[in-house]
Amino acid sequence: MTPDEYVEAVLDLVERIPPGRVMSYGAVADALADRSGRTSARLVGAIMSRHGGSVPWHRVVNSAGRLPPGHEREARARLRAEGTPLRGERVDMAAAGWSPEEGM
DNA sequence: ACGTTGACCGGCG
DNA sequence: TCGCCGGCCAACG
Repeated sequence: MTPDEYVEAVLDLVERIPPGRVMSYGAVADALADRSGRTSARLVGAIMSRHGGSVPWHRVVNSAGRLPPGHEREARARLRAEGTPLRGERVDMAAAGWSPEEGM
């Protein structure tokens, strides 16, 4: 799996996250944990930062449910609009957390 | 080649 | 939960 393909895989998965649900960077990394062993949440964060513009990036938050630095406003507005369970300034991970298995 | 920098994470106090 | 720390790994200067 080349770096480019990995980026594709990340974006594809993010596109499958249903409205109102979210995944953490680490969860995305784990879900894509494959034979090549790449499971870096930090790498997923970097990818979203650079290529997130084309996918529902607001549905990916950190493990504490905190929104991406610098984009809190935009993310909150979108999440609120699609009914994502929120607890103050963050996402209620227990209630909104989603995994690929659920969507099949 | 090398140090620094992140849209990160789990462990510990 | 918060803060600090060490591990993580590609991108950048």
